[in-house]
Amino acid sequence: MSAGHTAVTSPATAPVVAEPVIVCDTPQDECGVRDVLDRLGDKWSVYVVVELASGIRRFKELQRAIPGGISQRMLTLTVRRLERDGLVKRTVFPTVPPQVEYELTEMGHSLTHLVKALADWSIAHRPAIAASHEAWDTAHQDSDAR
Amino acid sequence: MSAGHTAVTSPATAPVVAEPVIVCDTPQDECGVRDVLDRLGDKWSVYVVVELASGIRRFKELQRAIPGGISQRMLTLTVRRLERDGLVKRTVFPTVPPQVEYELTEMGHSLTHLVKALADWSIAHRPAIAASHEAWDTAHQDSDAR
DNA sequence: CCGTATCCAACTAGATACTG
DNA sequence: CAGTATCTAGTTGGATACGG
Repeated sequence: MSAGHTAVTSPATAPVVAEPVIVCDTPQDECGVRDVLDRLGDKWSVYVVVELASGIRRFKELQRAIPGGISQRMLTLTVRRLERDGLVKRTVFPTVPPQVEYELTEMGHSLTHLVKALADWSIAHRPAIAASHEAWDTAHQDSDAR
Repeated sequence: MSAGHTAVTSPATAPVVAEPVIVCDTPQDECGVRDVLDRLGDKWSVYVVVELASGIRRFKELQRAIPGGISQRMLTLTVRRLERDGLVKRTVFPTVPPQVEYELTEMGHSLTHLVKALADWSIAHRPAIAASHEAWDTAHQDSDAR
C-alpha cells in the first residue's frame, strides 16, 4: 500500500497494532466481560475455586486451605454466591455434628481453565510488570507522592 | 445397605473429578491469579483495555467510549495504574490545548487475549448461570430473606 | 483539553457473639 | 461443624471545583 502521506488529524501515524485486536463485537456493551469479573473480582472467590479444583472440600477444610485466613462470614457469602451461580455444588449430610461438602460443578471446572490462563499470564509477565513499576516509581518520585 | 445410621467418617465416596484439575503447583500461594485480578478486578480497567484494544484513544475519547459514564477522576486513576503496570503507553503532545494519547503496549495487547477468553466464557455460560440463579431464588424464597 | 484535590456516599470485609 | 447476626473499619467510586 502507499507510504505515509497525510496524517493530518492525529499526531500519531502508525497504528502499531500488531495483533488482530481481538475483543468483541459490541464495545458499548462490555461484551460480558464484566459478568465474569463481577464473579471472580472479589477477594475470595478465586481462592475457593482454586482449592475446589483439587477436589471436594468441607467448610472447615476450605477455610483452613485458603491463604490469608478467610472469616466464616466471607467464606459463607462467597460459597453461597458460587452456588447460586451454579459453579459450586453444596451437599449437606444430616449427621451430628453436621457435615457439608463443596465441590465444583461442570461449569465450575470449566472456569478453572480460565483461572489457569490468568495465572499463566500473571507469572509470565510478573517480571515485566515489576520492572515497569520500578521505572514508573523512579520517574515519578519527584513530582508524585512526597 | 443400612439406613441413615453411621456415616460418621466421610459420606463422600467417589472423587467425581472428571478433569485433570488444572490449576497450579502451590495452592497455598494463590499462584499469581490474585495479581491479575487485582489489576482487572476493579470497575473500569477492563473497559479501558477493551476500548484501547481497538486503537489509540485520547482522554476524552476514552471517557466517552466507556459505557456507564466514568468520571474524570476514575479514568485518570485507572489509566495511571495501567501505565504503571506497563500495559498502557501514555503520550503527551505539548500543544494548546494539550493532547494526550493512550495506547496498549505489547503486554497490554497480550492481555486482550485473556479478556477475550473471559468474554467468551461469560457469553457461553450466561444462560446456564441465569437458570441457576432462577432455580436458587425459587428454592430459597421461603427460607431466605428474599 | 487534561488532569488534580477535596469531600462524601456506598460497598466490602473483618471481628465477635450466638444458634442448630 | 457449619453457619447467621450485628457492628464497625477500610476501601472504592462519584460529584464537584479548581489548576496548567
